[in-house]
Amino acid sequence: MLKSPPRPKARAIGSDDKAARRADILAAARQLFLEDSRQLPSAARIAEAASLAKGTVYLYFRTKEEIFIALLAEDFAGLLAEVHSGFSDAGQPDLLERFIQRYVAYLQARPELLRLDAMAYSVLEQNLDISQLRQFKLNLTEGLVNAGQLLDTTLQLAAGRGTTLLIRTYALTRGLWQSLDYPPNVRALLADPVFAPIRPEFQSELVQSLREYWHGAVTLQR
Amino acid sequence: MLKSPPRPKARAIGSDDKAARRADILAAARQLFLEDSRQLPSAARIAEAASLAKGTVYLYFRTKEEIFIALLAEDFAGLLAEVHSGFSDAGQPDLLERFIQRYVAYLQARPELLRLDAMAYSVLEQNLDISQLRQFKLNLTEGLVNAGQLLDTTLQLAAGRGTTLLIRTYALTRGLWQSLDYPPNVRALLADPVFAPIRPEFQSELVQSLREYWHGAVTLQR
Amino acid sequence: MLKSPPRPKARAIGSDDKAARRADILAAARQLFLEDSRQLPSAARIAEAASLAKGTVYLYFRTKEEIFIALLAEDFAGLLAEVHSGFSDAGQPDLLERFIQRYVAYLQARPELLRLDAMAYSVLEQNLDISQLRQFKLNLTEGLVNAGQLLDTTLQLAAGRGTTLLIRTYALTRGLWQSLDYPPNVRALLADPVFAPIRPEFQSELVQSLREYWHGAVTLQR
Amino acid sequence: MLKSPPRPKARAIGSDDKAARRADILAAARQLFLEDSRQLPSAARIAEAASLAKGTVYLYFRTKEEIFIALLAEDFAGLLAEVHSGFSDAGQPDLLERFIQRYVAYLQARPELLRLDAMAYSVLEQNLDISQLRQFKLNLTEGLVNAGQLLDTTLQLAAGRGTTLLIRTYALTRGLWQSLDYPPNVRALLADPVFAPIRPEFQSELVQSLREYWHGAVTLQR
DNA sequence: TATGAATGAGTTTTCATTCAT
DNA sequence: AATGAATGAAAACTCATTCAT
Repeated sequence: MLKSPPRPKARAIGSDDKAARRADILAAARQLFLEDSRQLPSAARIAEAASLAKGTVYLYFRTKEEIFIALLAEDFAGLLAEVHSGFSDAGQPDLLERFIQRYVAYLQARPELLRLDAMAYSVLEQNLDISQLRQFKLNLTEGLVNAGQLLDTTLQLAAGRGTTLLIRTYALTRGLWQSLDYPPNVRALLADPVFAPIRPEFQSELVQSLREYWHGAVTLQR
Repeated sequence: MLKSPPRPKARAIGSDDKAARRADILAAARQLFLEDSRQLPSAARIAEAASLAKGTVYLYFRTKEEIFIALLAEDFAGLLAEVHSGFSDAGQPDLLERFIQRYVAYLQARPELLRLDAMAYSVLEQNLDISQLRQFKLNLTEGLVNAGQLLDTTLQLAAGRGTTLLIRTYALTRGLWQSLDYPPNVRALLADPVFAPIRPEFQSELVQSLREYWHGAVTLQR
Repeated sequence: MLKSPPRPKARAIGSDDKAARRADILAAARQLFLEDSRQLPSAARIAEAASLAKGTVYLYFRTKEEIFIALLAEDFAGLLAEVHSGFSDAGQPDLLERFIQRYVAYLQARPELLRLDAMAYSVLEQNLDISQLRQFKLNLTEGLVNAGQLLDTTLQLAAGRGTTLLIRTYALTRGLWQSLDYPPNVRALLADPVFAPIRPEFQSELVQSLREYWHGAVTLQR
Repeated sequence: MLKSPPRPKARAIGSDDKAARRADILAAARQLFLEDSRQLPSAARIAEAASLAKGTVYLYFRTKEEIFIALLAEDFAGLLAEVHSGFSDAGQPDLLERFIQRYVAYLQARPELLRLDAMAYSVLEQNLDISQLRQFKLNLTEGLVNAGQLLDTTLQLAAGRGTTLLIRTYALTRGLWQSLDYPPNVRALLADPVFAPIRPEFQSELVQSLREYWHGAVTLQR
């Protein structure tokens, strides 16, 4: 149904304004996704949540997918930053264990990260401009390689090994998440003790898995 | 020009016939998904591929999602059977390594398994009857526990440990797949050497990761 | 979904058997309609309720509409019979008032009659064989004329006047019903005192309206 | 051959334009219904008839039913206005007879009114938002009460009596319509003299019935 | 820049009816 | 006569995106 026209938003002229508006849109999209993470919010809802008209959203993002890939890029960047800072204070004992703890805590605090990632596989690459995809992958690769090199140094790994370990770490994370995260209705269903074996808690499961994996990886390394 | 009226498919009367027709529909759906695994085929296309009328498909499956969950159930059952047979000839040396090889080979031969699984997370649980979902999860749990117990016995693990290891194994698998499987257009994009770090081959990466994980898991076990 | 096959119903061979089976179907349809009178039940549900296969229903009725027109014919016949018996004991005082009371009581006891009739207008004549429609109208006319003649005699009306009065009586009835019968959700809505004017009770409203109408009709008659 | 891309309809920007477009859609729906009044036209056909895209129709109406209830609201408002103006020039002799004549003429000129109303009973309340239904009923009640009060005054009736009489008048009208209005094919069928008793002409039948009813109502009133 | 009206492709599911068995 | 598998037309509605204003 048609709505009565609100007054136009002030125009974003300077590039700061524009960046701010772009950020508004992303924030709105993130918020909406957080509220119902089984479904990517529609462009209309994002616009509404950002108090913008639909058309305006398309001034800042060429497609809906571009919005979510931007969100994902933010998330990955943050995660990699966390990895970075976790390994920066070298010389500490229990470096690995502390890394795991921080990594898991970080994810726990951002429940939408892994959900968005899970949707990304099936949805995001569909309608995305190839050059944007390239840019996304490029950033990702760069961040990964940087963090990997830090690991190489800190943990005295063979060159490139750190990146590999990060990829595998994240793979284990995302896989566990998808295996153990359930929407509320399924969660209710699985309360039955019969399902206990497939219903361990994600966080502790992830911690243990990572310990096992890293232990094996470091051991076999030599 | 008038099309000649298509003649009805022969009727599936006996329960064997019916099972066969059901299998036909599943096969058609699998084939279609294999051809374009970024999108679940529509009910109409499945019917067409199975040379059936649309309505007929709905005689065998109540919803479209039911079709894909059935496919997934088939796949998981097969995978678990593979695990079973891999661990059945106990007393063999290198049991673990041979398990990994067979497991990976099995997956490699069924590229749609992991793709379907990746879509499942976001799509499948949406429009599925709760009791069907329950049945699916029940079968899955049962199969997992059975296989887990075999592992417990064969590898002399603590009770329940086998199931846990299988869940983590599969998590690592699915996570790596989603990190390393790219649609053809992205594949082309990533040919650029810049992307080498995020473009290892899935199969070898999985083998190595599993070796590392299992090594760590078995080591830490004691 | 396909059901497991029950055993075939015993065949109806004699014409008595056949009539009985036909009656079964009608009874099932009536029952179903009674349960939800906003919607004509589907052929499948009628068959199920009559413990017959879908195809069997079509041995007894050529179309779904034929079922409901048969129901309507039954209802009208019953109503006319009531009119008949109401006017048969002539010489009684208050003949008209007693007719009205019986007529209204009869309808009250058969809530599906007027509902079915209301759907009939929009649905029934659509897909009905012309000859069947003719037969239906013929029976209706005959019953109406018969009852009308009884009225003519009993009330000393001009020839044909009784039929006219019956038609108008039924028109008023059906019109009031449609104006005052509400489905439960609307009923709830109309509980608000604002709606009091459009929410009188059907039965008393009908009684009063008929009294007024007949009074006027008899008066103007002279 | 490729169809030339149809150009979008001019945009309705001002609220006048929007009201006009809404009216266009209603007019298209009315026209379509007039052409075949046994069936509510589909949303697609309405859009086509209004030279709009399907989606556009849904910008102006949330559901298909909303369109038809709007039509009905228009019709009722018009009818009530007619009643109003018919009773406004009080002091005239034969006020009642002139009311009846105008009322019947008005209906005669709008054959779709009673047809739409007949469908309304079975279809319209189904998929209609409860608040919209409420609004519709509210308007109806208000109009009815207003006109009823005018009757009370003009004809010196007890308070509220006018509304009651209007409801009954309309009930008689709608009931007679449904008893005497036939689609063309049935009309042909009923040409046979056998059917003469059930085939009086709607208009004259309505006039007579209303005279009788009002005569009785006014008489019994005292 | 911002707006939001217009577009139309796309999909699931129901159900009356037929007819081979 | 009875069955029920097979058919396929039909229809409402959503939503990403465009582009005139």
